[in-house]
Amino acid sequence: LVTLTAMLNAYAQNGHLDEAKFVFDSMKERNLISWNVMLTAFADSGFLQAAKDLYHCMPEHDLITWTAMLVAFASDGQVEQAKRVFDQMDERDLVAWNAMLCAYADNGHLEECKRLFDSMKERNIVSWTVMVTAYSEFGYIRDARILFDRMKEWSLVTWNAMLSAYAQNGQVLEAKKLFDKMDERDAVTWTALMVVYAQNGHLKDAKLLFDRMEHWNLITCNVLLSAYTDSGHIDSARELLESMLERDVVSYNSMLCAYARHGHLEDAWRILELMPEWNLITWSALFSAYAQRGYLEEAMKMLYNM
RNA sequence: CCAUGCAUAUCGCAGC
Repeated sequence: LVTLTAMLNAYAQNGHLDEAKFVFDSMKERNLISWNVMLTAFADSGFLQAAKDLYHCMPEHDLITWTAMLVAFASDGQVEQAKRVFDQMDERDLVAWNAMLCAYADNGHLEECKRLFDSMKERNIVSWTVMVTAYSEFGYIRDARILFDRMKEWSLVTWNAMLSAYAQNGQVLEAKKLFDKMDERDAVTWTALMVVYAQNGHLKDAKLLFDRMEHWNLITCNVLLSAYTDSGHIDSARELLESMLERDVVSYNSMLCAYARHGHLEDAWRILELMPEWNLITWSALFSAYAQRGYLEEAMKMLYNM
């Protein structure tokens, strides 16, 4: 049972929902954990209704079930529902409180978020980090920093969150200063710094950083890729894309968008045909490129074919 | 010491 559940979870984590479902359905016995894993898998893939259905089929619920549902509602934008789940829970631990904090923060309810945070009798690093992120996402970088400085202990995620706050606000110097103070760094750290360089016209520095980095992954490459496309270095972008070990829809979208913007519509289509999957961004990138160049008919034809 | 729930990085358009 433990092994199967672990497998189920592995599938779920990697986005293989169908396989996860298959494993779940073929399990002869299940415990609360297996049910919870399946519920989370549905929720993470955006199938809120499936998650709700499963919830009602489950023989029992626990704190984890409730929290998972809370998060599912929140990521669907249903804060009210999330709050209802929260209120109806028999017991709440810190994770549940933090999840509710996030629910408010991610859905634009900064006031509620602050109120909840202030009412918490117990807080941990995650609670504080959620608040740092919340403030920064509403543009209150100073307040985010004040909170950051008031913390008694920090995790790498906390540091990264503060760094991203500066990055998202284009505060290159502050970002670099914070980066230099960090004694532990991971791929997120490096990528965040690269973003601030790339988005403020320091392409050279971004590339330099990329070459000096200690951790890379797909996202890192995507950041450099869009640094190239944003600055019009299409050839460098293409070279990078071709040399990448793995690519995802984001990588292709950046490239496609660059081609489309520069009027290389055939190249854009070539990318489109290369892509294993498309999303909304893919189509709107193509569509707006057509529309902005006055090819309304082409654009409309595309809409039909989607 | 790890089978399940909470925080951090990347792509388009429009809005604020």
